[in-house]
Amino acid sequence: MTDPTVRALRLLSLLQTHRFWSGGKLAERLEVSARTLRRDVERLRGLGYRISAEPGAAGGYQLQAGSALPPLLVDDDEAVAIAVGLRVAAVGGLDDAERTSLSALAKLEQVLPRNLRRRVAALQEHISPVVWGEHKRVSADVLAQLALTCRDRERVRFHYTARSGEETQRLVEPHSLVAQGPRWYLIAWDVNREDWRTFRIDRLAKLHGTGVRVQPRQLPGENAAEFLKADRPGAAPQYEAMFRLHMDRRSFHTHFGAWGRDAVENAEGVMEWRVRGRTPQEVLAYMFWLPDGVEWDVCSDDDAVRAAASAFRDRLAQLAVR
Amino acid sequence: MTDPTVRALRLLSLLQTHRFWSGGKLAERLEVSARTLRRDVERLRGLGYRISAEPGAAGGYQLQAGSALPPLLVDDDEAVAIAVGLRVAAVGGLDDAERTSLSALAKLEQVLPRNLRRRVAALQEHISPVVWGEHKRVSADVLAQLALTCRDRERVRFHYTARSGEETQRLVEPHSLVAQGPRWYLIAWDVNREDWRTFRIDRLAKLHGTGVRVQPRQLPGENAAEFLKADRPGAAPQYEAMFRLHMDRRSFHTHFGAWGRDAVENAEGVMEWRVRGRTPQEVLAYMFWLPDGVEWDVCSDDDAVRAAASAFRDRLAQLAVR
DNA sequence: ACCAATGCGGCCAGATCATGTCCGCATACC
DNA sequence: GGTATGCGGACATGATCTGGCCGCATTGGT
Repeated sequence: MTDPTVRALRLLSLLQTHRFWSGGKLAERLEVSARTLRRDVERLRGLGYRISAEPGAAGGYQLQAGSALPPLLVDDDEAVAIAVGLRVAAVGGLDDAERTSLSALAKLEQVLPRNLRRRVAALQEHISPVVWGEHKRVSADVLAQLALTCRDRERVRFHYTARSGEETQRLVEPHSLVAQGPRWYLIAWDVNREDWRTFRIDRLAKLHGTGVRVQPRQLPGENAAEFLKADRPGAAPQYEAMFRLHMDRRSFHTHFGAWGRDAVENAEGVMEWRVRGRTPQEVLAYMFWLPDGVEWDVCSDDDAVRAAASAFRDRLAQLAVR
Repeated sequence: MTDPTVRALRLLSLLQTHRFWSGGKLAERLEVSARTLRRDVERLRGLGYRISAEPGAAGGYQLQAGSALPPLLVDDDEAVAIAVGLRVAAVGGLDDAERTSLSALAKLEQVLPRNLRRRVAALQEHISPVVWGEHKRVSADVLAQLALTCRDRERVRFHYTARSGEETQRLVEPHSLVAQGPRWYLIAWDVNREDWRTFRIDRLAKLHGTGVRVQPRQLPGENAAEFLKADRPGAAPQYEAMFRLHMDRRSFHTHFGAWGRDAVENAEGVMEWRVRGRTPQEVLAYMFWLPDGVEWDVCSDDDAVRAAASAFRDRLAQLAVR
């Protein structure tokens, strides 16, 4: 432990895993004298990390929240947990979080050792049914891989099945990923066709990078989301329904928190809550999260939602003791 | 940029955000000569990070997946995304992931600047209804805070509402957090009562740390999970139901992936799938994720599940056009 | 075949930094 | 008051870091 650089990292790591350390302990761990340790702490402070210290018998050093984030030193298990969380966020449709989740994921996956990557993939499969739906599932693997190639402007090859069912092989320069409702799209420059194309990611197979990196290209139009909107109008249909709950405003908000902020109290003790979803089923799924013992009903203008509802009702009517 | 330590961190950061860099660019960014840059790269390699390099006109440096994880250098947005993902995983009940999610979260929250913490809290509220249910929601804030105090053996105070409704004030030394079915428990040494106690986290209020750190205590028994099991037998009731789907084995597995691995094909083209959940509602919620256009029915031995089903059916029968 | 761009690493001289030791001081808890 | 802790000045020694130079190897394009 003779290199100051190594020590700086180790020190940060130690301060991240146990909040309090005495100088003596730290010096021992780092195999340096107490004086040198103080100098190391001083250096980290100079770098912007807020390390507080307390004198006295119960004293010690502590890494505090500062204005800048220190490098995160995580162990294997934690890295797996982070990767899984990010993949759920990216695929599960967490609104705005999607894009940044992907960029963080790209960073992590780039350096994730192979065995950890396997664990992530295994865990990923246990995750919530939120990722299901009518549409084909988007593979988080593919998404993570594409995020990397977009970032690095690396050409990729894949097979693509067009809406017509025709299957073609493509060689493209990825530009960006956009989530549109339940679907993910890749916007890329198609090398053979010499034009911009959008690809639905669930239609794409046998993806692999070519290792060839290219100069970034200028996408026509404002940004990727705008481009997609122009290219695929109406790609994100929305379904909605209205729930009417017999509960007072306070208990409603206690139960639903920020989720229910759109609800209005239409009469004393009756909350009206308009919910939206990507599929009729998803809209109706809200009913499973209503509190027990509360009177409610649901209504909708939308034929698709009502058709789904009556289908569910018929099925439930047949529920039998096994 | 004259300090080698700073440069090492910056270099890692640069290599994490763009996969490829030429030596010249890097040297320019770090404001050192190309020779020094090579030495820096050499040093990082000596530290165990695998940095590959390619000579030639299209050459450059690249950080690869190695056996060890480099320190993660994330920007603000990414940190927020990570924190949100981890909180969802911890609260949403991702089985084994819970404990490690919490430990990673503790690391991150410890150093998360205040403004970012606000963003995390705001986003957290938009997250999936999975966290709802019959039980009171567990606050991810409280959970994260407790994870920190457990790790650091910091005494905390809180108000606790016993099952009887009696409210007491407690001063405890947190030992560990355990997820039991839908609930989270804190296992701690109660300072005033001089004994070990378990607390349901959703019954706990006005939590704040005292800043006092104490020596770790030895928990009687194997580990925290064992202790809880002895202290609160039968804390995790399970509900179950059986879905019968008219689909062939292949399309079933295509649709459900690893989730459906327990299903068996009881006759040609009929899959039987036993699902479990923490509440009757959660069990039934599976029906919303069944593929469109497939015949199915559901059955259950459990009175609670069947009561919930018929309640839903009645409600759906009343669905009206608004 | 040639050229340009890139990475690699040896060598050197001078400047800089890091280290351990010793010291006195301040602070907090018992 | 005693003890454990953190703070930082001074100093001498030795290690290191840096920039500049060199020739070499590899790669890709002209």
